[in-house]
Amino acid sequence: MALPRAARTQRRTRIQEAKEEQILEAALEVFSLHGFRGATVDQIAEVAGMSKPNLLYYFRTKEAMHRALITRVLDTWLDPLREFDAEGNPVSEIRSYIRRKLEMARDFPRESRLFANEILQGAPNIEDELKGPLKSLVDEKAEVIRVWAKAGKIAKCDPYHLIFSIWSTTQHYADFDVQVRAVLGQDQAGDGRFEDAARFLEQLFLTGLHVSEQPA
Amino acid sequence: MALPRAARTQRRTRIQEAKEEQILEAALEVFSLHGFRGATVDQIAEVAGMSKPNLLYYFRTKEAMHRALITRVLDTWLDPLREFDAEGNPVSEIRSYIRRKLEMARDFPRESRLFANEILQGAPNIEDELKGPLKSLVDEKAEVIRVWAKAGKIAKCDPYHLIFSIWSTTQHYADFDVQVRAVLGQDQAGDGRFEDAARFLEQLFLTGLHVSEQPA
DNA sequence: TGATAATTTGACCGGTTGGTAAACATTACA
DNA sequence: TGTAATGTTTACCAACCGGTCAAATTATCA
Repeated sequence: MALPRAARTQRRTRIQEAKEEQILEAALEVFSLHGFRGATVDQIAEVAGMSKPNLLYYFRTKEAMHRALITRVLDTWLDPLREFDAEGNPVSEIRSYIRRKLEMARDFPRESRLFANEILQGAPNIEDELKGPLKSLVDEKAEVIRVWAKAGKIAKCDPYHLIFSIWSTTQHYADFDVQVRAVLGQDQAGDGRFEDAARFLEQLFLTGLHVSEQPA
Repeated sequence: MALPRAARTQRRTRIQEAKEEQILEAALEVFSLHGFRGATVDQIAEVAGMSKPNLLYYFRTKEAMHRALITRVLDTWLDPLREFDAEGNPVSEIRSYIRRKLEMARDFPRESRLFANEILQGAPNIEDELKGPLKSLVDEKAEVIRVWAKAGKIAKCDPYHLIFSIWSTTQHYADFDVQVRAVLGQDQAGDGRFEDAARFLEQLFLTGLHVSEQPA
């Protein structure tokens, strides 16, 4: 009799580690494309290259898989905001935050879509994480921005909506990729649109906040 | 023997009109929340307050329902962009475009989520509409913006990414509503966040484009 | 009114879904 | 090496899915 995942008290086999990785990678692929309800366990098993019962040996339910995936991804997803430094120069902090978020949209579009799907469908499984850790982190960084504005280092503005607008504009290039490609046409083969977007967003936000040429 | 929807050559009964309306309203509710694959016909039937076979009498397949809904909504969804006037004053045109888009996010969040779901999942059913009518309209308006920039009426910028950024920032308040509420906290009962967002976005875009105080 | 067409329903169907049972295979380790 | 724990597979199930069918009900109108 096997007690797979729940009984993992301390030690994890090499096999466990490898297979769980393999499964979460496949789950990311499928969930990010079809959402929770639209994804099927068979599909994930096929992408992961294993049988369905074998997959369910490591994650006992589809929901457990989804939970594990979301919590892991959420953590790395917030890294760019964590790096936002109160001691830094507002210009370079905001600029590099935008750049990092845009790079994530380019390099990890599936992670972005996974969240988008979850939030879009009412975030039934991560409401607590949103109201807890996420809100705390945003509150902290919003305060930094507020102080910068108060000190005249950037224009007075609502820091929360500033953060929202950076999130939405950058993630747009991952979540709405199909639309972006359709509108721009497929002339440009590579990632040219990301460089154009970076230039545009930098101009928009830095000029929009009166911080284009402020010294450190 | 009845030939329901396909045979509607010219006349439509009052009943037909009412029931189809009732169904599309319910379909909007369900599709916008769960996406195409996640939605079930039974669910839509229940929300519409009728039996499943009765619903399928008016729309023969789930896909037909979805198609009808998407094409109808897409049309009204692009209205704000259509109103964008080449002859108008750039300041007021951009300002009122942002305001209209934000009002739609506030008043028709389900329509916004319907599209977001569709695009997010690769737009399998509306790729043609994106590459055709949508692209044409955007091309036309982008040209207007380009001319404005060339004439020095607004800052030089990539018009396509400008449009993308207006779309993403405004629709964010519909598509990611749960997240926005979670971060802001539920202190504010009403639509205060929309007014704050309007103020912020106006400042961001108009200042960011050097058009804050330009006369007509 | 009566007959014809339009609408609605309950019963049902084949395929897919998430998940299970138990036999079989492999690994870890004393 | 032996054996117990871990890992894998085949066969399967009940619930749910989109959709059909024929019978029953209701609206239309000569």
